[in-house]
Amino acid sequence: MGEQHRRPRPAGIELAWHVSRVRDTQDTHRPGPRPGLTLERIVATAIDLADREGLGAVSLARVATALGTATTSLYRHVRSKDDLIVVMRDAAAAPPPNLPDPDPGRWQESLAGIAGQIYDLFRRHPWVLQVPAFGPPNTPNDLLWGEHMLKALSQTRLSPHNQLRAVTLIFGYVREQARLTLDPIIADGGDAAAGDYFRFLARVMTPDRYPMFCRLFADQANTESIGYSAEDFRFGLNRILAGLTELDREGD
Amino acid sequence: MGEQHRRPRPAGIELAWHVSRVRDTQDTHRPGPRPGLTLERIVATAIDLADREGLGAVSLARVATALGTATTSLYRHVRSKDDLIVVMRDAAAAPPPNLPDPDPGRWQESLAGIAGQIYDLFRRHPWVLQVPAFGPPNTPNDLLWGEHMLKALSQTRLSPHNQLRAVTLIFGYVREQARLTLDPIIADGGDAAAGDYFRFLARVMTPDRYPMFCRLFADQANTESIGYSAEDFRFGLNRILAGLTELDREGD
DNA sequence: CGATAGTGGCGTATCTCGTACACCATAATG
DNA sequence: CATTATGGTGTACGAGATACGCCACTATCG
Repeated sequence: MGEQHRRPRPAGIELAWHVSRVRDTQDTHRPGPRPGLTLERIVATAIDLADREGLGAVSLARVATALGTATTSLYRHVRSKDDLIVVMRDAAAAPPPNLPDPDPGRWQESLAGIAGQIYDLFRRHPWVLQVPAFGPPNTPNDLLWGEHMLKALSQTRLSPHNQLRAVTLIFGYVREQARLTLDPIIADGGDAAAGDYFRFLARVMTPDRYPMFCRLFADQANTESIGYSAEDFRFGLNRILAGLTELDREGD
Repeated sequence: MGEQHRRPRPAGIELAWHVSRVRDTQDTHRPGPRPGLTLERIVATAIDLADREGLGAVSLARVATALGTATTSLYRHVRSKDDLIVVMRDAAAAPPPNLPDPDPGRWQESLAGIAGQIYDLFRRHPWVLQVPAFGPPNTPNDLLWGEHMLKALSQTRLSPHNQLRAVTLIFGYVREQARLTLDPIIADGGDAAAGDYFRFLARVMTPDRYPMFCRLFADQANTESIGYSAEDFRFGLNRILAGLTELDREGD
């Protein structure tokens, strides 16, 4: 089971990079029967399952059933379930084929646009946020997004090191915002959840321990959800971009 | 198993808030044998296990063994494993008993200090980052940190709504930074992992698809890891604080 | 003081999963 | 045609979550 612990090397990363494919899908066929299964079919089926029922629904048994094959057949194409998850995650992060190059001189807008597109990916594949993953982005498509952000940032006066830092900063912001927002989608799709959330909190948060929160809640219609609107998304992003702009002015 | 999907209400939240305790630990004992197990003992044991071997090592069986009881005994105190995880997560987020009130007039420093303390919690309990959780902070201790940040932010001219947004922004930043950083600790503790990471990437990232990255990697000793130092932590935090300061000047 | 009833711990059983292994059919190469 | 690597499959095992029913214990009430 998804044990992310004490692995010698990020599992499945090589597979995602097509470095150590169990069996490379080439036109020249070596001896043996023609493969009916392909890594691509497996991944597509698994992603479809995850999209509709969440990561918890992705078991090798269910994927195999959906493919009409035996469970253990999958192991001919994937070393372990964790491997599969890594490849799924990367596939779900695929950027649209024709990403326009960032608009020169308007790097903030470019970054904001990229951030929005990444967010949309998370919305389409919320289960990606359920994958316990650590460390910086390390799969091809994730890094393609990073590449794009670097293109925009190259128009600033930030140092290379700071450009890298800015990339991870924005990446992380989008991910966190998605984690915050995609709860209702995951749960049962509806803003009802947000309302419930505040109703529940208002009931259990007592003024003696949470004076600031209680004041906020009572003050006005702050009981509206937080983080669930486009303006909320813009707020944090704009703070970050403003901070980066300040650094750009100083030239570092 | 950790199915975070399609629950009617965040599992175990009530337990963390002591709202619907399976059995409330009161001094007045109702009929029945004296409880040898308590929720506190269970949670402490489970956290200890998770601290040492990661979230994947936390099974009801192992927790029970560590407690010297039968597996199913735990169900008298916890409705499900997911419930237990929620309570564990909250317990691991407990702030130190005597959090000093934020220094008036220096809200940026106060926020930075709080961010650092939250980060330390993640460092002590990296498994918290392995818990698939969505939505805004919703357990007592998480919100206690929020309360503290609100205290600092009340010294700004930000609108209440924006103060809430700022809290989630900082919270998310720390979490993401921890997710980024705590990889080596999770893996096998050592900066070796970071070096491996860049070595691997430098090998698979070709200049045709990743020109910016390749230029950065070749340029200088940028091959140093990213995100793993105190300065890296400070970078993103300072960008966010700068962005908030700008908003404070404008008074919104 | 003894009956009652709610309660906590436990043994057993079931269902789902990830995965190792051995078997067999297949097809490209010599 | 023989060889041999290869892909799909059936079986098996161990771990894990958890429902269920039993029993022993104790606070209260008659």
